Amino acid sequence: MKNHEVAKILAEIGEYLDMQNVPFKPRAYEKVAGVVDGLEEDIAVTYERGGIKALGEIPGVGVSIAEKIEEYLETGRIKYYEELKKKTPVDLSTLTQVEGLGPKKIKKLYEELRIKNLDDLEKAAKAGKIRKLESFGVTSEENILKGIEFLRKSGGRFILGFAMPTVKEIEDRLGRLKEVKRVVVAGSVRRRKETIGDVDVLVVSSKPAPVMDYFTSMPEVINVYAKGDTKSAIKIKNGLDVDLRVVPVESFGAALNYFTGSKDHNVALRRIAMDKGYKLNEYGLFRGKKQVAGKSEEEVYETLGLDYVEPELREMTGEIIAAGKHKLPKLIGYNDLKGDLQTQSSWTDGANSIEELAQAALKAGLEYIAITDHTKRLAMTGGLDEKGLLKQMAEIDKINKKLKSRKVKITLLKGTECDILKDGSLDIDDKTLSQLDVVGVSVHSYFNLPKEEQTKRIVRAMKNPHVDILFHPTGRVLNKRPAYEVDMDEIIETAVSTGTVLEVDALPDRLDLKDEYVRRCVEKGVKIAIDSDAHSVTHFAYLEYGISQARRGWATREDVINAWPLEKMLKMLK
DNA sequence: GCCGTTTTCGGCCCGACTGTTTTCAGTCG
Repeated sequence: MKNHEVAKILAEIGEYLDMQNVPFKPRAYEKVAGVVDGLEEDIAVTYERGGIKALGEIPGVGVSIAEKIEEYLETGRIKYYEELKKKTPVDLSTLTQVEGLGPKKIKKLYEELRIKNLDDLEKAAKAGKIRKLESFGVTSEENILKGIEFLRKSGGRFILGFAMPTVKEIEDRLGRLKEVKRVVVAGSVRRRKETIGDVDVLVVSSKPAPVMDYFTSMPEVINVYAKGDTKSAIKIKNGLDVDLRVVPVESFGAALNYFTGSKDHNVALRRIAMDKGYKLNEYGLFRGKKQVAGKSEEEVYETLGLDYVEPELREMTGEIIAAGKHKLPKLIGYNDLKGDLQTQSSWTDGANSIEELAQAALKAGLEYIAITDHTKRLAMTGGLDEKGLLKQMAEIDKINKKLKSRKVKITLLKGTECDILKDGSLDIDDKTLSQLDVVGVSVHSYFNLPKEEQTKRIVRAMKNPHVDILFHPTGRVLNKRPAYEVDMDEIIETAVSTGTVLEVDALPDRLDLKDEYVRRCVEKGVKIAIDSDAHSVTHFAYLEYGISQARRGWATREDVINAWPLEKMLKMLK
């Protein structure tokens, strides 16, 4: 996969141009770098498939950048980039990660002190050389040293579901201050991105000073980047950066909108505002000096002639056009799930008994869950064979009866998370599968098969007449391992032709399917299931993150089979 | 350097904070 290396070079070209004060081009390169990095297809494959024309179809890629990408793919280098690099031969992508250092300062550091990389920078700072440079000073030097230390220690993004308890705690504490009228977490947290880089907290208060004092002196604060009347920024112990903005009540909606992003969504809104003769900023929507909207987000969208856009959709993937045409979907709600179709019990690697899972699910507001323990191929989990499954089915019948007699309103379904073997055959015979309510299948081995073989393997499994759901379809684990190579278009086509459901596994580090695949399923009419993949009673809480991912994929309640009543859901299954 | 059912040329989001400046450039989001 060449996308990341191509993106990195494009981003560096942008920074080099920034160094030279070239107007506008830096933004073009910066933007296209982000696009290329996020491409799902390997850009080398795109090029093989359609040549330079296909490259030009990537948003943000025009003639000039397409040529440069082609040059890189053909020769492994880009002359233009190398010339820029020759002039200022520094490790740009690392140095720009140092908080407070941008292209201009890096240029100066190179020209005056020959600083090329992080080590040079650290040495110079420690030797007190940086403070002597014009427009630098003692504070800058100290900040650089701090920045280097943080960069070496942390770096990387945080998984939303794992960072959320910390975020909620800060939110709650700020909310309890008497000077705080309202507190909301905006940014990528509110958009429910699967990973977050930092946290943007918005507060309404007429007395910001004590709020800022409290915020910057919380016990977990390890650095204060900035502290002012309207904005402060800190880093906390676990490495997370948190920004706090204080806004007046009449600007709350505009500020919430602005700080929720995404950046591209905001830019588009501002353009629409300008076209209509308004000005939109974080303080409100203005005509001349008069504020015409901004108290609430709804008001802002409405005044611009748009329907309200849910935060999860604000990624500039067509939501603004849809909002203008009143064609946004009514997303599945956070309380809409009635069931959970993947849970593991103590029969294999789950921590709790079937009955404990049932009770916990009931508490989580569910009406039915499928018990889907592993199968024998996963020996280390004590995976069940046909005999074990039959035994478990009998046990589930017994527990269902017991629950019913006690008027406990939850139904247990008999299921399996059956292993897909290397050749696409299944780990359990058809006869046994045919007796289950819910047959889920998944890949737990041979992650490194060539794309074609992996795709063929999974397609074969999906074509089994008993298979209902493909669990965690791409096998990725965030911050740990990438998805295996698989042709998702073919998987989705197979789901269409076989009526197989694709899962959104809600474990915070899986979230598999991811949003863009959910969206493709929704477009193709493929149904999805949002499952906790619970291995303990506490894991039902993760369903929330699966719902977020589905919402980010534009899914409605109709698209999600476990948002349906039990009878209707069962009819959907094979 | 990209983009466009207002444009194939002329636009390109904009405000806060910091540090080192005596009025602003650089960085960030």
